[in-house]
Amino acid sequence: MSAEELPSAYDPAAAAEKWSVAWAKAGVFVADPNAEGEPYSIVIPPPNVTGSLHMGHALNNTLQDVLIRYKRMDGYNTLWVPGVDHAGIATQWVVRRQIEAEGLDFLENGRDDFLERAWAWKGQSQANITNQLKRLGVSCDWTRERFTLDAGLADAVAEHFCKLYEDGLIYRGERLINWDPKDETALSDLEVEHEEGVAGELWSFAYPLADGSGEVVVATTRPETMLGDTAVAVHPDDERYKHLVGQSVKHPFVDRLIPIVADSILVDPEFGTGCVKITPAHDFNDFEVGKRHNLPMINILNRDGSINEEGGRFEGLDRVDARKAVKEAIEELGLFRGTKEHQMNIGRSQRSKAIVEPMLSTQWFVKMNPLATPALAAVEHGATKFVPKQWENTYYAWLRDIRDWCISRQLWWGHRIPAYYCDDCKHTMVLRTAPEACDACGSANWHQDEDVLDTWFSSALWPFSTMGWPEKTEDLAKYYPTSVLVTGFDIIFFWVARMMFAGIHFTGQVPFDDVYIHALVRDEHGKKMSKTTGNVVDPLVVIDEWGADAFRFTLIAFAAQGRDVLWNPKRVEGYHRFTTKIWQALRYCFLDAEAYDPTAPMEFGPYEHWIRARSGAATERVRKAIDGYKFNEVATEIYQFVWGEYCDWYLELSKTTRYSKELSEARKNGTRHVLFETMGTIMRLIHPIMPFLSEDIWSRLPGTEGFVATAAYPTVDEFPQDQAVLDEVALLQETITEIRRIRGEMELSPRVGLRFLVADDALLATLQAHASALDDLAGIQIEALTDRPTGVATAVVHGIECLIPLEGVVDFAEEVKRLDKVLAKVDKDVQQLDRRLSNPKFAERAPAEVIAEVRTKLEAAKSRQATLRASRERLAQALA
RNA sequence: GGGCGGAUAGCUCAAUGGGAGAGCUUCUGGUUUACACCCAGACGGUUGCAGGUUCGAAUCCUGUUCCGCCCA
Repeated sequence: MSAEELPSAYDPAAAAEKWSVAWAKAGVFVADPNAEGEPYSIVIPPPNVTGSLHMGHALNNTLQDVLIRYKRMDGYNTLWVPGVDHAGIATQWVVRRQIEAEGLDFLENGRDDFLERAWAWKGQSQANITNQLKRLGVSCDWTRERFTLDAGLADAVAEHFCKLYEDGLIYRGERLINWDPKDETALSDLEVEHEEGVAGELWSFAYPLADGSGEVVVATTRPETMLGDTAVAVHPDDERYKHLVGQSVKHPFVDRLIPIVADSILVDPEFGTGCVKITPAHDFNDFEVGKRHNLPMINILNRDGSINEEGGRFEGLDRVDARKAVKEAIEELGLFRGTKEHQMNIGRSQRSKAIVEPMLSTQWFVKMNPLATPALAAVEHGATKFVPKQWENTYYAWLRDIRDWCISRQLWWGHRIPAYYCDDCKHTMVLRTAPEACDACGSANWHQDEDVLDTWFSSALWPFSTMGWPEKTEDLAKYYPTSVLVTGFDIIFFWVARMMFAGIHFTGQVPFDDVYIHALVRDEHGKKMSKTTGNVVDPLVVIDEWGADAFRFTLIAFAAQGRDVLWNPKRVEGYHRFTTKIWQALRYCFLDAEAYDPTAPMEFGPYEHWIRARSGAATERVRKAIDGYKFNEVATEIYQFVWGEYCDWYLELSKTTRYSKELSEARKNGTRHVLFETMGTIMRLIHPIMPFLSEDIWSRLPGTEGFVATAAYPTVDEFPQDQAVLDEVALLQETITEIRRIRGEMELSPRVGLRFLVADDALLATLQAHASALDDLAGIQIEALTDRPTGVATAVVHGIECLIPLEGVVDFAEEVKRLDKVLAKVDKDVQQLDRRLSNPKFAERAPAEVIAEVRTKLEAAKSRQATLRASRERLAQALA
């Protein structure tokens, strides 16, 4: 191909389209458990099927893709399992709204129609999410795509439930749970968000003593709960009330005598009146009191949060109306005893945002302690490592103080609980498949539990259920445990911890070696992106504008460990320019591509040896960074190598060879070769981050075969190291930079040619070897210093004085000013270094190599200082 | 109430206890063909504050202020 055939700019959309199809067609990402290579596997954190891809997903999946593409290129047998989660409550709510929008009653419309609609909607939504992931360029094995409600995964869930039940780790019982009256379901503790400092009131009223001898005054933030009160508690040592313990008060609305009990655990005599109303069925603390004192537990709420028949005349009122009505009724009875402002905490459903009601209810629970213990030990012993390590504390904190997990949900969308109840003898059966008859009484009349399981109950199995468990599959044998889990810190409890204990319990192995925890993507002001704030950035919009390659590079460059990602549109634009830069470099490589002959004689000059050595150094740094999950360093290292070394230096230096009239055709051919070769190295290095650009360029480079996606990731030993040439080019760079600085500061146009007089023979010889580069890049002619001219600018290269005659070019006075500025800096350097070195304790206690380094630096600085001072004095005298 | 994280150049962010860097912005100079989405150069810092450890602290320790998050 020649330069003419190469488009003048990179077209990210066309490349994405072309290479996605080509990869899929070739099956590049399809895993083969029988193929060679050490396994490296990842399961995707399945996005909720309700949602669409947001920035957090984009970051999460780009990180995984970088890892899996790197390992695939590096010869591992890789598998990345994609899929989506059924997201019980969220999805049910979306579909419910659709049904209600048609004017239908959700419950009357029925379970079957709901499920039909939900599945249809799921199909559409999953296709949307999959498409979004593909636009991002991820290399999942789509042939293994899973959904948490798939048949195979349903088997896994049934096995999970039944086995835990058989192991005595699942039980059904009446407990206080968090009830969401809007979604009408139980929630686990984790699904409740606590809101602090909500303005409320502490409202007091009196319970008359049953014997008419007086009253006790109690205070509450939820007056309506008094309908379920079954005791009043006081502190046993409280002199004010001691004599009342054992007596009763009379409930004003329902025909009930309420005992006064003594409880030293709950009651703080200093708080309020020292009397506490006890509602065991609607308060977690009161529930404990109820158990301690064997109190009746009266549930006063219906599923929708309205008052039930236990509320007497208040029956049917919504909880908000009931509160008002109860207050009014108490006031009418003259029992109101005042109110005051009170800051309180309220719990809301994470999903529906409705205020959650603690409620007594019969639900299924997982006994957590026996499962948490080995899950804790696995991380403590390093079987699974968190990166960054500090997140292990979060994991520990939750598992060490864990309560039983309420797993039943009063929903239709989810895995239905595999429990069956005999209608005749009330026997409960927990079975992997539906029973023929009751195994206690033989009756054929039974019904399955109506409820479904918490979504996370199935998500907990994801690392192995996706691979076919409970069957013994080849995938499980090869790819389980997985290599790494990449996820956000917000689901360490919800998901990571649960996968850990499920994995350990069922497979005897931890589900992943590493857990890489990444940050949240926030907007540029550090605010969480949310639809209500209106600061959401749609990944697809960014991809449309700048391309997936630039987008991904931006995410990776921002992904520093332990830090939030603050989205900044300017950075994407910057990395878009980086893709343009690479493309322009490619065009330069192709300028005389027709003259390039890989079979013709080929010789390498110093710049070829140099860029190859630098490629090796870059490779080493990039590999180290990926291996350590230092994603931002991966991006920085590649960027710096490509732009700062390949483009800024090697391409420029290559021109002196390319356009040389003296150098041989073999040298020129060698230069053309290394230009392409290094471009190929860069494509291999950058492929995990910029898959489309790299594949597109790789396909155009002479001598490449197959996909860069399956090419070998660069290794350090590919690149010959040559310290002598590295030192020599470093010297050349130092010289050029010094001259450019002098030109810049003295405002000398690059067009004005200058002489460069070198006193030192060795330095002269070295620089003369690079005479054409120095001419092209710095506009100077190297000469030996014989007679010292009076009007000169002074450059110090490697401690050696070099002179630039200024006669007729610029006013000497300018050079005096410049030297004063430089000297000020050098003087400061000398001072600082001298101070360190002259401290006797430094010489005594610092490591030898540090002392040697400082000494070397001081000597260099002193010599530079002396040279510059002498020059300045000579120049000043000439002027005087 | 308990715990975690952050505070570094105007902005966004880096920096195994060994002279604080990058990108963007700003300023100066530059277009004979890879690239003005560019090139060359410059300016810019009491590393939130106060102590301490150390020959040496952005980095370790203590306290403190502000911001964010998690748990109860």
